[in-house]
Amino acid sequence: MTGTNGVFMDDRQVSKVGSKALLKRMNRMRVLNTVRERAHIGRAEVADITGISRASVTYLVGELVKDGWLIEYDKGETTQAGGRPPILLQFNPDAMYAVVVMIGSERTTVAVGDGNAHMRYRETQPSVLGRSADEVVDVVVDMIGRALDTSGVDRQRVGGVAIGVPGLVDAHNSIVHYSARLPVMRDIDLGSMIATRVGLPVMVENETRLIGWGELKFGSGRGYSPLVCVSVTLGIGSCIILEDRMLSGSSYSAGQFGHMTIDEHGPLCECGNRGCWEALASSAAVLQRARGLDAAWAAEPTIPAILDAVKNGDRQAGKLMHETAVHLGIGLANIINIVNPSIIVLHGKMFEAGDAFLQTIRQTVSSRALKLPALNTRLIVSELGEQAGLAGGVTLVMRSVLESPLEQRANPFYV
Amino acid sequence: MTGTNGVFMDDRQVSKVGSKALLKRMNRMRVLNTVRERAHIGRAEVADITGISRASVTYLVGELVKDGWLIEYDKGETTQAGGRPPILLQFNPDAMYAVVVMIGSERTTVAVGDGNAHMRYRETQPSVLGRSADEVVDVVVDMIGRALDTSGVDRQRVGGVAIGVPGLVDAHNSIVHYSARLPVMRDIDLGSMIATRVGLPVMVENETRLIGWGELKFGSGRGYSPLVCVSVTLGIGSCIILEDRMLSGSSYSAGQFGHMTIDEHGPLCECGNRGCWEALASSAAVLQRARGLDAAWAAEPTIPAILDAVKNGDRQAGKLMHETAVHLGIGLANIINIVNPSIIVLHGKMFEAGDAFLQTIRQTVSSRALKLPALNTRLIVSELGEQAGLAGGVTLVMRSVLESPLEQRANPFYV
DNA sequence: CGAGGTTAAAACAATAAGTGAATTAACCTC
DNA sequence: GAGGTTAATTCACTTATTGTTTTAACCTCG
Repeated sequence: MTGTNGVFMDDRQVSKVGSKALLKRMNRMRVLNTVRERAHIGRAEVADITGISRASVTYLVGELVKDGWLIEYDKGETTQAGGRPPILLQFNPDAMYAVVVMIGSERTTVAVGDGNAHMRYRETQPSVLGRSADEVVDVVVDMIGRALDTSGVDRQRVGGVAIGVPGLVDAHNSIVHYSARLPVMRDIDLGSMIATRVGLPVMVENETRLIGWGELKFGSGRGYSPLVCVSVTLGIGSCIILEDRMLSGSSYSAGQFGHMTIDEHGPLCECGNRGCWEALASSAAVLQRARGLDAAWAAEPTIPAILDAVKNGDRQAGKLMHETAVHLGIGLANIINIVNPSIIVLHGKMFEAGDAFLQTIRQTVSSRALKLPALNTRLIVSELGEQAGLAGGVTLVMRSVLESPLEQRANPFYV
Repeated sequence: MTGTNGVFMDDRQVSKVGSKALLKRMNRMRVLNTVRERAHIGRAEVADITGISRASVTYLVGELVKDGWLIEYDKGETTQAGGRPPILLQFNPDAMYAVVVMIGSERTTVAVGDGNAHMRYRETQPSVLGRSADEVVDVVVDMIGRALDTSGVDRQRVGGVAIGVPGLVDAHNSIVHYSARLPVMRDIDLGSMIATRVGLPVMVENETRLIGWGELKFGSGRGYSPLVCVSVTLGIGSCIILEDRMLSGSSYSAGQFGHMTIDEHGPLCECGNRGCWEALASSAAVLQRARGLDAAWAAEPTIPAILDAVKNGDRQAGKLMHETAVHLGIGLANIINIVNPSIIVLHGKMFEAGDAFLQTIRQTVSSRALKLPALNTRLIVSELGEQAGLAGGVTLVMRSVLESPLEQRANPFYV
């Protein structure tokens, strides 16, 4: 369509011809993001940080204030040796709201969040597993409607809907191509199906990628690049974000380390291959192996039950989790060697297994990864937890509103 | 220095503030590259392809012609139903020359190439292995001097020197941080050392990354993105290029798949880890294993000797190469799963082992990689061979000349 | 308390890149 | 050679950025 393959989520911008509109969008975003990241900041400092001239910053900030994205929240606090105090700027979280839907294999969640990813509303329903695609759409549309009606936010200010789905998603066209967990989602144009019924722009993205966005913009990965986010649940999902761009690949599966072989002779994986990371270190793998053990918690094992057993000093459980930590470490070492990220954010219940578990992971990483990249990679556990995906949805919606061509968008805020 | 980590080789551009100069550089490059890629093209078609207006294209092409980058090589050949024929444009390979140096562990090569990466001069010397850093600089400076003197190209038209080194290179600052093959190269500011003595801009880059650039711009990978280039020699080098940007990582080691674990219980690697791809599938690994065999060619094995043995039906050699192909395939499958590239270019003598060898690789890949990304990935053997690195050097020099701010550069061509 | 200093923000005029519309150039066919 | 067609150029216009100047708002010190 555009000629070059869509590799980044936002390659429209980069590969588009350089027009004055593009220039302005770039600088506008730059100013807005600078204020968002370092709040309590005046125009002059924004100019210094961004490198944009003071005159342009004044102009752009003026527009952003007029449109409601920024607020001049305080006049005060002079700097240094006297001089006029800056007019302090702040991102206005109420400029825009986003509806975020997470269609998981364990539950369905809909939330409404403001620009700071604070959720004003939330509803959780059982998983849609087993339903048809149309039924899934019905459920989601229903939940979105209820969210819009009862959350109390001004519908005019809702910038759009972001939907997270486990599986292969063409985020450009909002199409779900394939999902191992939700098999009915096969080449489904989820975006259009929902957009026509809720009357809002709809974006669809892979679940783990939403989590990655959340961690990058609101979580412990704030500002790092390249960022790798690894989410361990039944499978292992992951993504790579580079300078605010999601690495997408030629068919939407870049950054997925789950099916990386780390043991060529290892156990068979769902995908047909042997020794995938996911077959050795996911929750599913742990549960699978637990079932083969002889213990009370092993009859119908759950991750929390196993973690409990570890806490109570159960030898078998301890060994199981130790081995899992080693396998996680091997995969993480690979990520470090291959991607050389500045941060890896670890996501999922399993990382609440305690210090010993993390210790084993870290030891494995530092013994198996190359020294230099290992030293340069922060390995941290998500603080956002379940919130990450929702926050990521807010990010997507906000970007889409901000980056859509100015002309095309009747400015909905403070007109 | 720039605030954000240098992730792409050319992030100056992307992260820099949007100025009119940037805009012009972008469009200029776009026009130039369009003409380079689809030669025999008129201004109107360039405008259609790039999306830039006809007026701007006229202006930009005019400037590029004036500066000597493009030539109006023919007036003829009208299109369709009459009408003025376009003035056909062509990239002018003589607009700029580049000196390219490859400091390998087996030899040192210096070449002078034109804008089409045709080499006008070449000299090869034995490897600098064992020499001190200063001696290496002496050798290189000497060779560059001879190249400039005897190649016959106008020194005014030499845009710079590109140097390829096996190892960890900070291409931004032209510093070689570490090299397993040339251990004296440790935190050496090779760029400055050579630049001051030859009086030309000098760029330093990792050997495999130069090969990748060559394949992308002049080889079989032309225009593909994302492109992965894998070079199998004693070790395994590799790189990832995305939309004309080299993936660099937070400490210059992104895209290196050599030390990716594919067998956690595998043999010990030089790096201290177990089962690295490089420890299982590189030439060194093959030679190592060959030495353990009982055959005439196994006493002092070389890759050509082993390949010969295979051709002559030697069972042991056949098995050895088959297993190597499988290991190569496993690593390539990982690359496909992780990066989801649209092409992987295979580089190195080993890929001349014949159809059976490649067949085994392909079979392994298609049985072990995920179906969709595997279908979307072309797996091809380099046509450029030894030339690739040299061509890549030309690319780097040309980019640096074209992308340097217009004001700063006294235009050396056709003034 | 007011003059002089300092910094921030706004206003203004200048610059320059991209673009649409109009014009000119170069070819075709009938 | 008239009318049609497409390419390239020219020109007037728009607009984003910028350097400079001006105004605003604070400080300190005598």
